Amino acid sequence: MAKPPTTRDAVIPLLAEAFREHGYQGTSMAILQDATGLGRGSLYHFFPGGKEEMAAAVLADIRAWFDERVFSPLRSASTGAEEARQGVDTMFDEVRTYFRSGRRVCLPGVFAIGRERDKFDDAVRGYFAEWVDTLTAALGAAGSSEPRSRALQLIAAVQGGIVLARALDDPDVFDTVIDSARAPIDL
Amino acid sequence: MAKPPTTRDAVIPLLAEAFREHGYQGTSMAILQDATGLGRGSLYHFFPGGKEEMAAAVLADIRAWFDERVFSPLRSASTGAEEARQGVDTMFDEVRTYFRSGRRVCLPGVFAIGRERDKFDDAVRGYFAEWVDTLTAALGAAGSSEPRSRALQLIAAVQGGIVLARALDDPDVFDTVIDSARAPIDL
DNA sequence: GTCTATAAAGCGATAGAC
DNA sequence: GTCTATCGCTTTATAGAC
Repeated sequence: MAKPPTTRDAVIPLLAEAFREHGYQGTSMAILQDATGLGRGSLYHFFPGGKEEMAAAVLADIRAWFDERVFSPLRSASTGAEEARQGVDTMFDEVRTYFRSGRRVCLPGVFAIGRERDKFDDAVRGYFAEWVDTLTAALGAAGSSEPRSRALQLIAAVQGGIVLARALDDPDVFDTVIDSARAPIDL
Repeated sequence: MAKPPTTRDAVIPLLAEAFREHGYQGTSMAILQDATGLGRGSLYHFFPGGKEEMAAAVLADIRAWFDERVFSPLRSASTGAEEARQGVDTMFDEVRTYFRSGRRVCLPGVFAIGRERDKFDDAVRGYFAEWVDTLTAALGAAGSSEPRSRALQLIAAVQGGIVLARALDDPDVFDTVIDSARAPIDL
């Protein structure tokens, strides 16, 4: 919008926010220009594949962020019971901040329920598969009896919490959903 | 597609499936023609407001279905504890069948996380608000200590289960998520 | 690298014949 | 009531000047 960035990497977060706000189909090149402050020519210079390459780059960037801030900590937390519990705690802290209690959508989640799922199949599935796998491992290390079911339930609570908080236009709903899902055994 | 229907009411379910498969923005008039077997002229005859009126009619139809099959039973089940439990049971049966374990998306949910939320604000909010209210009442009657939090959690499990089942391309995930969410107290 | 101009296709919506 | 033809606009993508 304001200051035109000069590197491909600096552009990606701006593209990401545009895709999150308008969805894949709803995001036009004109919107992408406004969001980045760049002209058509510059965008196609950085992303010759156009809109599809931009969305793919955004998904890769999101994946990298979660790898570093969520998945990797969960993985390395799976050594002992106490570390595992703390790994899950920090996951929810990161996630709550990242999604801003549902004010910000999960782009892989949005793509999952739309036609974009086909086009970005690997990225969408990979994102959620790694989340499930790493959280399952952490929950198992923390002593959960059915770690995979519990991991699916908690991740679904995050995704459903986003949907519900936005539908009701009430961010508190997101926090309530997460807290309720965690409550029974605090794992 | 196959047989062109002749009444407005008969067209709506076909439109609904098209919107569910392609999203609001992704559903073009050409797709709507294919889905209904009707020409442009006929569609505009039934829905002078075009695409927006069609989507509004679909949302109203979905709302009516849930009113009859889910919300109304939940409301009338809120008289006694045992009826309330059974009302919640039938809700999950209806929902599991309706969403086909995540193979079918929830259109109000899809609209909630997209830009369509603004245009169909009342319909989206009304659908989820009534779901939350009626389920809260039933859970309260069934003896739940925090019925509203629990209602939000269970509805979020449905929405998140759809997202996750589609992302992982595994309908079993939907059922696992629902069962896990219900497990702790079976309410 | 960044821009504007423009091509080629698809969009929603309308008009008018039947 | 249903159709086809078409308008006017927006879309993605490309070309070429600077």
